[in-house]
Amino acid sequence: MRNIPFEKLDYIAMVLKTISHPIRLKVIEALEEKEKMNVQEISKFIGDHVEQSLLSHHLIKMRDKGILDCHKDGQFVYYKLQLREVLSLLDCMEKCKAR
Amino acid sequence: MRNIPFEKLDYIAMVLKTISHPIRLKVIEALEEKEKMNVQEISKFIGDHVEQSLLSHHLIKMRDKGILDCHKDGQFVYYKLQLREVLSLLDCMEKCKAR
DNA sequence: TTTTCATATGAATATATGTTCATATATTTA
DNA sequence: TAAATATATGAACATATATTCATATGAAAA
Repeated sequence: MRNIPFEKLDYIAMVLKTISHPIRLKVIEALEEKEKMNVQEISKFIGDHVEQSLLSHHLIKMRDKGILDCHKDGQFVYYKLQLREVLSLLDCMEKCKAR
Repeated sequence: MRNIPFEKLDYIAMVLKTISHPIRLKVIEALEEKEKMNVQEISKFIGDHVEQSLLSHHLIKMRDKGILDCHKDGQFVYYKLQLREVLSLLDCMEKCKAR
């Protein structure tokens, strides 16, 4: 019996909601590969078919929600995973038989 | 290196999105406790402060997305977990230190 | 010191989502 | 057969989200 307190349920729901988008999941995959990546590297990783500003919006949302962290280095902005627990979510779901 | 195919990313995103709501997470908790529960039992479990039709909408959405399954027995409708993998998602997130 | 590059911002829009309400349907009980 | 119970449905609404576009900012290079 878990009985997860409501506050924690809210937090879990927020995290799940924040990452539940294919582009964002791909970003997480990218940052598992390589600890820090700048936006262009991420863009290249996910396949370069994603509009510059769209990727930016996604990254910033994930950063605002504490999933990612970033710092500027010269002209580049490097992102990294902040909430590394999301990787185990991927583990779970990857194994998932359904579909 | 995972390199999860795009189709699977879409599916994972869909599942995460479908459960990323505190009420829905609570429903999942309920159905871990007891394999089959009718709507009233679920309602009681999650605390009875949730509008009848609101809970119904949530249940049906989760059923439509393959997270839950249900069957009618007389006047009651019993729901159960269909995609049991969501429990391991809860495992992951419950341990999560952040917040 | 102008141009180019990397990234962010913000408005506009379309679409999706959560919630409430009133009502429908099916089943059981009186 | 009428009333009560369990659940679903669907419209209406408010809010959130994803996407695109045009533009801004700041750093580097020419």
